[in-house]
Amino acid sequence: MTTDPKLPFDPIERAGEIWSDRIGESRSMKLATSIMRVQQLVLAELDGALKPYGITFARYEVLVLISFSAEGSLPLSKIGERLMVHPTSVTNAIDRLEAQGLVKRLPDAADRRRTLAELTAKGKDVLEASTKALMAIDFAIEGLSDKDQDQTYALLRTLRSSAGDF
Amino acid sequence: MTTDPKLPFDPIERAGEIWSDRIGESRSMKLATSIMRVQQLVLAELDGALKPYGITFARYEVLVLISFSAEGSLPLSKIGERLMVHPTSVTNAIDRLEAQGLVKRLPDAADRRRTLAELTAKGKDVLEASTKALMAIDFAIEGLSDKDQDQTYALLRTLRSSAGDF
DNA sequence: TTAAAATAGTCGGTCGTCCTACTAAATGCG
DNA sequence: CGCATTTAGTAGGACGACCGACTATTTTAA
Repeated sequence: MTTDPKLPFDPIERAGEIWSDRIGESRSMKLATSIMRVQQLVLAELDGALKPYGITFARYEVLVLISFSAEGSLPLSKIGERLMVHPTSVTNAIDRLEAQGLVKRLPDAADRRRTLAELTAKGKDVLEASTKALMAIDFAIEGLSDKDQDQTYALLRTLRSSAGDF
Repeated sequence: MTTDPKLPFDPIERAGEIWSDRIGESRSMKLATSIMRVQQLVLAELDGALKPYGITFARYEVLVLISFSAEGSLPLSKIGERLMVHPTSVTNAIDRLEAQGLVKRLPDAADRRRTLAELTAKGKDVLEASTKALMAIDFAIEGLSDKDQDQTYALLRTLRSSAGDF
């Protein structure tokens, strides 16, 4: 006594499809749910690849950002700004990275409101190793051709742009 | 003494760009970070639109799914399967919806392992009102033409498909 | 038919995100 | 100059997602 046999079609086939024949013009909703699903898949892959190194993608991004800085350290506010996350998310990430011994907090003499984050030697090692791991994975995104990836990127960029994201 | 003036270009312009000139062929990483950023934007919009109704998009999806069911109720496992989330996420969502009086848990006589979730009258009201609210928002995704939305959807679908998501 | 395996749901814990509120410090302006 | 405003960071809490572990039930198979 399942529901499906009773209907000419299953109205709730799967996520990203549930709006189809129900809520009026839901093209944008279908796209929205698809975006969320893809994010879920991609993040799971990235986190999975980083798991052996004890970090998540969110924390990996922080490490990358710090390592790219000219002085070798960045104020937390800059990190939040560049990763476009809330200041408290940065505090959280740095807390964890510091507890892991991958990052060190330093006072900023020039502006005593600021705290700088700097990679430790261990942080640099983990960053290097995890970067290699990330490049080695067979990434779902690579199921798209380079051209399709570029096109998707361009479309998302347009979307972000029209949302005032730049 | 900022870092930027010292360099011919800023290597860490923004999220989605931080890989550009650093980590080898990072086309897929750029796309990955862009996907995650767009998800963040889209979800924030949806949650924002639903906030007046006291629910999140995650919980809204659960309401929709239940309302679409032929019997008016669904086992939690079906909900998780269709939304493609972990069983514990469903338990969590139903806990909250039940605490809000929008959903009711029922035992399933046919299979005593199962718990069915059913909308309350209040749940139906909230669903109706919040659906209207969602349709009324000026959605960032609509910054893309219908054609571009369809194209983006098709590309993401290909990606999901190659990730074995269907 | 009975023991093993699969399925359904929950609990406790981790993690990342956001929000509000608060302190300390720097900046701006009358 | 001194007070108001802005900026930087943190604390505490909400929320959603995941995982591992565990119980209860159903299904499978020996």
